[in-house]
Amino acid sequence: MFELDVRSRKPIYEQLVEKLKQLIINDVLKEDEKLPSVRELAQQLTINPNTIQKAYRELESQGYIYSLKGKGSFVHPSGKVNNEEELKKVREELKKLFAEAIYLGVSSEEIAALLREVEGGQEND
Amino acid sequence: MFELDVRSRKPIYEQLVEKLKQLIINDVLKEDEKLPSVRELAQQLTINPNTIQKAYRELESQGYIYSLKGKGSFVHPSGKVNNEEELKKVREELKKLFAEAIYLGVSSEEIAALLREVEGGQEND
DNA sequence: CTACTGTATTAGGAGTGATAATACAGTTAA
DNA sequence: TTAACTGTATTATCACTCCTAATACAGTAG
Repeated sequence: MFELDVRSRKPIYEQLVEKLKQLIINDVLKEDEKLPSVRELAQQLTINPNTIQKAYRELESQGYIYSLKGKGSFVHPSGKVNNEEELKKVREELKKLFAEAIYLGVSSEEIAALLREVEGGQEND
Repeated sequence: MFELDVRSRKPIYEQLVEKLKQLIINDVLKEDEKLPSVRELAQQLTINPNTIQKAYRELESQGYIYSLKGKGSFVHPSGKVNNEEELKKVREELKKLFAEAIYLGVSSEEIAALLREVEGGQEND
């Protein structure tokens, strides 16, 4: 499915969250698609099931997946997330990153171009 | 100068880096202005000098300040940073955050509006 | 019932964050 | 030169987090 950098300074569960987020956002994992079970993914990646669970719990709290006891974990449909707390965080992050980028010399035109680039590759309902 | 949240899950030195970055970006700390010395700031904030140094080292590696042995640490002039590694990181972060925001339901129009908002409050050379 | 799912808890080892105490090196002013 | 600043480096110690390991419980499906 993907690789993890065990010797990285970043925690494994955070790397997992990021990678799965990318797969969900880029529609590799479709709406309501079943994710690998905690134990199955743990075996595939040769890491502990608890670490997987921690990543899934984080993804659920951020609104990217939902979990049903006894059934599995599934991709949360885009747009129907409605996680006001996460939205607030993302807006704050955007503003902070904009100020940072501009300070470092990235023009607002280039930033807008990056946005259009990402926008093109998305297509949401 | 500012406050830190010791009982936060975020490391103190990272909080320091963020706060100082904000002060520099928002021009509260002017170009080439001298920052408090490692020991002085440590005393003011009641934290260990080594923690301050770690934050300063990080800020220097990111291009926000420069340090001169025996003299002090100073604000690196905006635009003259020229830290290609940091620029690359920031561009990657922007793209990742754009995809994330759009997935969560933030329209690209709103993102562009946030950019203009930040852009207005900056004014760089 | 059996074999899957998610979820929770406890325990232990490894690594990081923060503190403390020094030490060394370069600058500046008396 | 000396004294008092600066940044920088090292070592040791403690607490906390990350990760693993081993269970256990609860809900679902055949």
